[in-house]
Amino acid sequence: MVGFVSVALFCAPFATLTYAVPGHLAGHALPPGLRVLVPLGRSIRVGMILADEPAPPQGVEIKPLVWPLERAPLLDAAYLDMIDNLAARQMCHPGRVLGQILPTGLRQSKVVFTAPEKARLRRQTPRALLEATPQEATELAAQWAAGVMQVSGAGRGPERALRLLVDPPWPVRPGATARIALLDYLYERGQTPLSVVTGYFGRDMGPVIRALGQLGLVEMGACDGTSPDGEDSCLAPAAAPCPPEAPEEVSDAPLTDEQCAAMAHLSPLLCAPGGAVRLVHGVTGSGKTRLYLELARQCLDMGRSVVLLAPEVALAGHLYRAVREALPDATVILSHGSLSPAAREAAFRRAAAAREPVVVVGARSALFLPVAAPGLIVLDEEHDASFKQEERLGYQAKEVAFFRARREGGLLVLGSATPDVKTYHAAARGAVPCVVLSRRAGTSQPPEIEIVDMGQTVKAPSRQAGPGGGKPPERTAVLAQASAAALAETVARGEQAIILLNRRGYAPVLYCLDCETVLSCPDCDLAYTFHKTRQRLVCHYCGRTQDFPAPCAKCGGTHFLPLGAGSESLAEELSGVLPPGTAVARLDRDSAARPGRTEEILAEFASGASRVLVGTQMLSKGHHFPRVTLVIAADADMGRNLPDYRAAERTFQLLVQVAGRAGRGDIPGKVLIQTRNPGDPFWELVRGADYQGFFSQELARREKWGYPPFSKLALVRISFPKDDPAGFTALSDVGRVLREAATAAGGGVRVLGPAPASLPLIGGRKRYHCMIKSPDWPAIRVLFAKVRAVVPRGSEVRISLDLDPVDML
DNA sequence: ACCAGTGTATCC
DNA sequence: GATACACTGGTA
Ligand SMILES: [Zn+2]
Ligand SMILES: [Zn+2]
Repeated sequence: MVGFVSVALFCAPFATLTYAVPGHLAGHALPPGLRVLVPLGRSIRVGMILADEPAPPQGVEIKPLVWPLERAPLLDAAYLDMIDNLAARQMCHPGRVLGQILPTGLRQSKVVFTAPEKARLRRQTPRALLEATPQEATELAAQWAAGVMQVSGAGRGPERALRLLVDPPWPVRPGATARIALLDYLYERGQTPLSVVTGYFGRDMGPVIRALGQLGLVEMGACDGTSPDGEDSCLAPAAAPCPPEAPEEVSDAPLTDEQCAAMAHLSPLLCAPGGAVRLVHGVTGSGKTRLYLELARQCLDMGRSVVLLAPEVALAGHLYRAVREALPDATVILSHGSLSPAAREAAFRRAAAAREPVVVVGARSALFLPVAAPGLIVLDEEHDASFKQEERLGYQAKEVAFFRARREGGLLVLGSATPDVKTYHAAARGAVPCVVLSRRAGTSQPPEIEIVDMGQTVKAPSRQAGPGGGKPPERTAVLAQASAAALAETVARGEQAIILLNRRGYAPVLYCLDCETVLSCPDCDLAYTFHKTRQRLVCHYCGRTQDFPAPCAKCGGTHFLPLGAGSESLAEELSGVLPPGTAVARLDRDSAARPGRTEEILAEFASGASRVLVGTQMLSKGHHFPRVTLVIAADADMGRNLPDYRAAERTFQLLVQVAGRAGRGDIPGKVLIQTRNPGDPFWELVRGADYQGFFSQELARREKWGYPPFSKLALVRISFPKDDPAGFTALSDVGRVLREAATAAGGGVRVLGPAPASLPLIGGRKRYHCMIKSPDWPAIRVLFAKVRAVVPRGSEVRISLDLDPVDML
């Protein structure tokens, strides 16, 4: 043995383990960033070399690694530092991070080596390499070094299926219930793909299947013909139709004065050693994309790569086309979550192997393409929530991008018309200098925004209802009369309209018709949600509850309205407003269930096949419909008052963004914002797209109530099976331990809750959460580390930490 | 004595 | 995640 390396495993147990370099690989470079096959127990796994290990750990047998999977490292030192950083933030092994961000093909140990032998190619399995004699291994190592020994993925091959070889009665003992169940199942269904079998019985069937195979009762073979499920491989989504064109047309026109000034500020920062961050605060239509492309061109000229990120796949596609057009000679790599595994792997490998600077364009995950030392990273629409990955490995792309820019010496550009309040706060403090584009670049006119008073739309519920009464009115209309009239006119003119709604399916927020505010928690300044079954109002931040019905705590009023009510009957309402036969398209979470379906609906609408599109926020994201001249934000009040401290910020961003997109073209657009409280100064700020005004108002509120950026927020999520008696014990333990730890930590760390989650039951599991407010992140990690220890290992209680939660769900 | 089925500790 | 080993409760 000639030394040791530490290897991070890509699958459980994800640990970083020490392996010896075997003699036959002595002369070969095994640098960090190289993938290797290693033995673990009796199996062979893939991992990544993280470092040379000078002193192996004592007391364990150190095994030699089996074989490298590439000749040159896939990842460089800076990338591995980023992995370490992510692992530290998430308090997990680097291997787990790698297991999440590498394309599947690069994490599989099922590979085949081929090496020439007597004028023929001989296949070598990893196991054969493990068991090779030192002499064979040395010969193969020489072939590997010479490049004549190759490695390839095992190929997915046809899916394997299970087939019966015997007829009943089964030659097994009557007590062997699992075996009998499997045999009966196969008898009934005939040949069945393995994935269907494991899907039906669960993962624990593995040993049973193998035992029956050895007994010769079942056979594992290639699928022939169709599966009895009819579940064939035609499920791949059809190629999505071309989405509507990008809103910001990028021309060759000379830069505006403002754009020139911005370039003068930004271009010296490209490839800045030690990194630099700048906010580009540019109103819609001010030509931010143009700026990005100019910067990208200069960065490539300096010999460094560029990463351009958009919040959504469709937007990344627009950006990709713009880059191809503006920089026709550059190598451009598109990467996002909707690519096939093979395409993702190809993009990853291209980025890793690139010798010339490249441009990477994509959504969030494209940030993890291993391009060497990008000199420019752009996050367009930096305020967008989708830059934070929620599930599995949680990360905030903005933070990761910042890390990369600093570590590898690049400029990070955060672009938005309506920046994240936290980003703008950093800009206002001078921590992130800001470049402003305040004028529209083209000739297009901003749309007209009108605030529509909904106050008269609902007949107020009978005033004689005594205290404690407060029944909601029988029927509420979604559209105010003025909106309905505008809609009818628009359609009559042959133009199109969009009606924006909020997401449904949560417990409602109640609006007091007497004082025109929502019922809210006095400790958190957060809307209560009404839980009908418990007849209570609940604050999802601190868990405070209040009986309901009861008079309004602020004004004593007894007339309430659930926000967002009535949208179920919108279709009916529309049919009363629109001429008979007018086509109305719908876009919501359900209709967008299938990948590609969203784009289909949008393309159909863009083609003019339907006149009115009813949908949620996903509409706002950069889709452009030139024939849409009317946008109605139907329940803006609901968005403004959602139980989330960022509700106002999100609503401001959404509405300003929508307004910027309406009716671009020769026809001026109109945006109608419906509210029951037109006197709220917030709406005037939206109407004027007055970001500064909104920012100072919102910042004051955040400071008063101790929300970010004046504190760090984290959510400890706890879930357990709904009839697990250990669940509630664990829940109260978690709350108690968190509180104790917070008191011990001092320094203003506060714990709220536990409170039930907004979706209190998912998949038979009850869900709760505790919120932590802290002056800094480390204190939160310390608390979480303590509380994680109180949940017994192997229990059904699951606990996770969400830093700066975007969605409380 | 033996085995099927299940639970659980370990893997450099 | 895969595997081996230890344990349980049943059959022969
Ligand atoms: Zn009131
Ligand atoms: Zn509260």
